[in-house]
Amino acid sequence: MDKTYQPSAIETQWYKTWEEKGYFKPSGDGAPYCIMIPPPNVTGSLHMGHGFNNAIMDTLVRYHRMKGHNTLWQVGTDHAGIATQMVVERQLSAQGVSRHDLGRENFLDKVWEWKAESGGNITRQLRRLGSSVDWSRERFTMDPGLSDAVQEVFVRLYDEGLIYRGKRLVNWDPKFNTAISDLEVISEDEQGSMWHFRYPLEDGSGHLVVATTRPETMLGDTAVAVDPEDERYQHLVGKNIVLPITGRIIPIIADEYVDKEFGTGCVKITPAHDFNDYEVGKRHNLPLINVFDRNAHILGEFTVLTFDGYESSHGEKAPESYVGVERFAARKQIVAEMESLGLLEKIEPHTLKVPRGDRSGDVIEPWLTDQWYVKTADLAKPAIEAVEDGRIQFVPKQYENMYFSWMRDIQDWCISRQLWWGHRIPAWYDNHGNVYVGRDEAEVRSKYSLGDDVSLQQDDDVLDTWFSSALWTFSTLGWPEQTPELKTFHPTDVLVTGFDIIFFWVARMIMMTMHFMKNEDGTPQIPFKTVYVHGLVRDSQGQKMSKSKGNVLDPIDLIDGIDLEALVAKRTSGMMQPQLAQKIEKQTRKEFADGIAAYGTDALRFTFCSLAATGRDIKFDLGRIEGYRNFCNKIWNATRYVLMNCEDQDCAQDGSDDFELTVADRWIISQLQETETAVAHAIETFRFDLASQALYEFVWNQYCDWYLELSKPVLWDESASETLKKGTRRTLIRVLEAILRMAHPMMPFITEEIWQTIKGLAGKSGDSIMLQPFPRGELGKVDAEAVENIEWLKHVIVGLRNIRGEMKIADSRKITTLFRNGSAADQQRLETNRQFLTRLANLEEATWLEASAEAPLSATALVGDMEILVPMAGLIDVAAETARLTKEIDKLQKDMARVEGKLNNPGFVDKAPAEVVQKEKDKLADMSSTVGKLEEQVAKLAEL
RNA sequence: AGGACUAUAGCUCAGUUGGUUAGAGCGCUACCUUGACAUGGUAGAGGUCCCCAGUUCGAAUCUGGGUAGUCCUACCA
Repeated sequence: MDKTYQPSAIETQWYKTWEEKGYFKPSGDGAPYCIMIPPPNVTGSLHMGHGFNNAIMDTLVRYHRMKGHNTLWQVGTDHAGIATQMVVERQLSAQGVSRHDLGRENFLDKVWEWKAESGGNITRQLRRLGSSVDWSRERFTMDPGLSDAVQEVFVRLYDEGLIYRGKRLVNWDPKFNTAISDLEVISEDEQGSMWHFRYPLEDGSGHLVVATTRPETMLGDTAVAVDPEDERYQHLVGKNIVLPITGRIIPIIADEYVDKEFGTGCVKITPAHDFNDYEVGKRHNLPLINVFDRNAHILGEFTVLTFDGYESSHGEKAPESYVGVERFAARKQIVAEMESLGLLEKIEPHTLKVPRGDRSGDVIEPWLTDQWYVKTADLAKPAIEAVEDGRIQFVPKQYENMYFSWMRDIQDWCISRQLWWGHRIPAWYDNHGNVYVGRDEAEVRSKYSLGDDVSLQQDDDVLDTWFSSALWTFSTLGWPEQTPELKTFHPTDVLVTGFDIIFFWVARMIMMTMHFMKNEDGTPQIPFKTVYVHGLVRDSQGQKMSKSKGNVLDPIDLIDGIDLEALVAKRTSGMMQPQLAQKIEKQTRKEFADGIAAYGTDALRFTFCSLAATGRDIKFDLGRIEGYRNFCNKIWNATRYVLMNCEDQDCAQDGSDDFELTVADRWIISQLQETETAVAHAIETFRFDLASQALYEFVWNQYCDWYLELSKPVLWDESASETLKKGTRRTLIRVLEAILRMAHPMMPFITEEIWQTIKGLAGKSGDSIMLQPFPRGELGKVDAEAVENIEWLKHVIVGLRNIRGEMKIADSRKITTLFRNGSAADQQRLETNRQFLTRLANLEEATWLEASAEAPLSATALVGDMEILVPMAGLIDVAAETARLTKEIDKLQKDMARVEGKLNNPGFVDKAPAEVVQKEKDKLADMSSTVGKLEEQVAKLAEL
């Protein structure tokens, strides 16, 4: 083995082997265990959030596979409607071609081509992360099977009255020309203006002043509203306004929606272009006047509708100079015209929330269109109950509140999108606008008894990508077919996801699954039993990672490393806002002056696990991953030591029992049991941070720091018996092998690599560590006596090291040690551990003194009552030793004062449990005796 | 505006049902290339557990109130 750990040399080859041998597939034996991957965008690439998410899922999956479960990690991708169509359209536009030039079919061919070209990216990255997904079952939301499921669900929901088509005000993205759902709209504070306009009264008796942030919508105003309680305006209610520019006569109405304290107390009402105004308009039966086309340019002729069946009438023309004008140009023009008419009262700066499309970044326009909706109220009810009664549990629990608050106030879900890339809506229209829903045109004709003379046309729109994602747990398992996989793996066990898609995905998945999947007794089947919600991965400053901030890290770059120039180039290329490039470059050069080292997948995954405390975001710090890369190196080098001492030697793995265990062997075996128990418990309770910590502590601070050192006096001692040496080799190799299995779910590659090297020595013969059983800690094997012994030994050694450190005695210099005043047990322990002690503390000799014996002037350490004396002859600086002891006495006295205070408090002695009181008493006695001994020693030093 | 979460060492974070002498890693200081490992070893420094009040014999931990930050939901033209 190389002297240092080189992750790049071992990782990819093992993944290939595992995959080729089919180890990722369900074994077919044992209790089923299933995790569904949150499908990433097929044409996208993985970011740190995916890395985090996958580290957790793979840890769970590998753990359960090793526990003998019939384990399936279902993998796949989604088609990401808007995002993907956007990319392809952008590529086309670079060649001066629009999708309309190509036509629907040709355009879709282009998208499929793009998918074929870029789709491998994601799957390649998943492999680099070591994710043990079953590739043979990979699914894509637009596969025929999944598309059938989507169609089936749509038709059934329609037939049950749970899907309907309607004209509504929707969030319209003028850039992509499609409706989007509420969730896809991001509203953030932006600086804008509040324009105050004078609206003249029809009777010429004056005017009202209305305030607006969106002057361009005034062309569609159909009323001015005031608070019914507002004395200033009460007398005007019922009168009319002459709307400037258009000349339209509109009423002044009273409505509680208006807040008389805000602005002027008068609100222009534009029911076709504002969600609140829409509601006001509905209450007062106002007309809806739509002034925009699909690109948010002013129409030549407005569409005028009524709330009564949305009957529309024609004839309302736009003022000529506005026809075809883009909305923000129209805004300027209106403000200018109002000003020239003397109707602009004032302009105030104003901060407002501007709704933008999360993909396009364009300002979203409330726009009146025909769309398809899922009626969610009935679907939400059982989905809420499933979480209320604990059939589905969120980890951490507080996310249940987030879920409830959204579900209990859920809005109908707009599922149609005016895109081409996606599942086309299975609805057909005749020439009279009647709608027919079915699996295909033939079915529609027979279902609705339509003759061949009726011409039918399919709806042009597609479904929201999340509509297909909502079916993910069962569609990927073959539904609507009743497949064996569906029967075996559904409901799935755990869903691992970020909180940001609880509404988008988790909630909708619960609703859809419970509606369509039923248990044998007809009760709804849940999609998963546990939802593990993890935090966001942020940069080292705690900032959200985003392309525009230029602070994104690619998990692959942490694995392979990247030099500074390449990182800068990566972060500043293809930017939406190129003006930020310079700033990003500067910041990147500062933070990553030496680029990023290659840390390897195992270190990355272990880092994610170590930071995965429940319910909090993680700040990703290079220091952490470096530390865990070093941890890998530690394991690597511990292995080299073990091999050096065990290779070609009898390690008692042939079933022989002619070996003997030292107290150190029995101690490390005890510690191993406890660690195995702790790691398994931590994984099962989703505390990956605790699992990684327990492992790290055991491997580094127990096995490497102590046990390997304790093995040396045995293995390197010419006079030690062969049976003891054999027992030590056996322990060395067996504990190492258990460590590897215990670490494997979190660090798959290094553990496999080493395991393959040492499995023979450890008496194992499997093909892969990933198919070996996860270690089961047996607390009954804990040898309390051995543990006490080694703890005693550690204390003695630490005491001696402390003296060496403070007295500046080089480790290489042998010292003589005297022991005094201990118990019989101490004496016994000294004999048991003499060999270990002599070597580890580099002692000349260790002698037991009679209690009454006079000791030479010494430096002292205490372990319990036992004194450890290091004679000073020429070694020790009296002043330094006095200072050292005084410091310790001070510290102890401070603690004693506190404990004494406690014990002198009658309240404590009377009310606290007896065992707690006794503990304090013992503590005080110990400290007091220690202080006594130390003071004695100080006095002795002072005599000189 | 409503709600959730967070606040512990210079930094990143643990701290399980109140019983602590408050821990880890990184960083820092000093020393050390000894035969697994300098991606290392040994020793050390470093904390008003955000603030205030309360409950309790006892609070980092529970309650109330504040402060700061993060996020979600709803938004007033």
